[in-house]
Amino acid sequence: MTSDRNTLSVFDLLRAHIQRRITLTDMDFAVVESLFTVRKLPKKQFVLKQGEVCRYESFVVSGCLKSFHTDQQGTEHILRFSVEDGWAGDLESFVQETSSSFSIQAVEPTTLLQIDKSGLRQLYQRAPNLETFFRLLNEKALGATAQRVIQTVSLSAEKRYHQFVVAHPGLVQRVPLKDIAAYLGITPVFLSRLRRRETMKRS
Amino acid sequence: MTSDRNTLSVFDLLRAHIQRRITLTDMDFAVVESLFTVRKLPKKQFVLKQGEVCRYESFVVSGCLKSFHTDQQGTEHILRFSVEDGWAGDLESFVQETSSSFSIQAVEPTTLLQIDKSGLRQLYQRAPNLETFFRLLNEKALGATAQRVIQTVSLSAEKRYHQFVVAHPGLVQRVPLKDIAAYLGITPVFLSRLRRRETMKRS
DNA sequence: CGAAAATTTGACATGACTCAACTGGAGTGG
DNA sequence: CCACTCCAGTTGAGTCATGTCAAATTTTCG
Repeated sequence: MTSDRNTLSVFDLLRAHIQRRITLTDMDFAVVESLFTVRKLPKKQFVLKQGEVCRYESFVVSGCLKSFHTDQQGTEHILRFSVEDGWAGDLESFVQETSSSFSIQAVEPTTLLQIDKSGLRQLYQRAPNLETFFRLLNEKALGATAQRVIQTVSLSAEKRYHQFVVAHPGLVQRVPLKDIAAYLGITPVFLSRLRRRETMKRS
Repeated sequence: MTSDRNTLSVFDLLRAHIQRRITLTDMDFAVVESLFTVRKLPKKQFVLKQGEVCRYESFVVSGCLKSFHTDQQGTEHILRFSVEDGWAGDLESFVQETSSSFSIQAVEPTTLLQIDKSGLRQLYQRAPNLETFFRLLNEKALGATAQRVIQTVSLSAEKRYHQFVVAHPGLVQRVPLKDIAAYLGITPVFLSRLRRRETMKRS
């Protein structure tokens, strides 16, 4: 039906991803396959716009998304990047159907697997394992965000940048400097200087 | 058995707190009462020490706790304050029984209602409603922490302080200046100056 | 190729930290 | 109750981190 067992499918990554946390029968996974939808986005396309209700939780198969808030002065502040094998979505908005204070946008051409609220409800009924999976996911997200708060208040911009580089291998080459600055909470101008000092030191 | 219907109990606040989010039968609540334990702490006592496993989720009936991380230089960084009608605990450590990177300590004499892991398991079995309640709680916490990240990277120390004052009514009078500084990510010296400028302006 | 955006660089301004000295409670032991 | 100590908080002077503005340069993309 879905994909014969020798075909590489866009779902393979998701399956491996879930199985890293819980055990999954073929039946469970058949349910997953039936409820997630593939979506391809060109660079710069929005998955969610600030002020809208978040309708999907999105698993990133390839590419990169940024989740960010735009303040009154029009400045972007990036909460996180989601790359292959990661997730994006505003859980609070998704669950409570309230308007989101974040936008989500493709930084690169990106392939997603998306599930909506009714899909998720069905998933929990037909494959209760998955509820545990998502609980674990949210707990991990909460822990990661807490760490982020601590690092943000405790480290200098330079150290935050180093942390970012090691915590997100390869991402520095993929996303523009201004986006990394928007993640770190510094100006692009200043990040440019930090990088220069860096390369100066190395010689 | 537990408390006759005219007696004010330490559990009343918890009941009201839960019922603000889900509906609760008397039976459900009897289960809650049987699984939470009252604990009273003097000022400065620890509920959790960094490096230990978090054994309890704690509901604050009265008083105030701080959850903080101490870095290599010995500096405290406060993730959050938990006052009456709030929660404290390191969920990730609690669930996965890993060592916590946070300490939790009483800022004032404090009364807590605590539940441990096996208590929580029983709670979910005997009153499945409560699983929904805790899910909502975690989702809210995730949302709040995300907002905190954005504010921390986007606002100046002065604006963060103002935000703090309005977001935590009355707390400024209850917790020492140095703790508020540790929350905001600035030095106590600098916060003292911010306050002075503030009161100067008002005259 | 040409326009627009991203990045770099310089000069200067401001925010926030450090260090050190001083002040004023809050506890503690006599 | 006093004297003492010990923190927390305040204040001043100097320094370092980071921001702002503007111009020059490079990259991206139609």
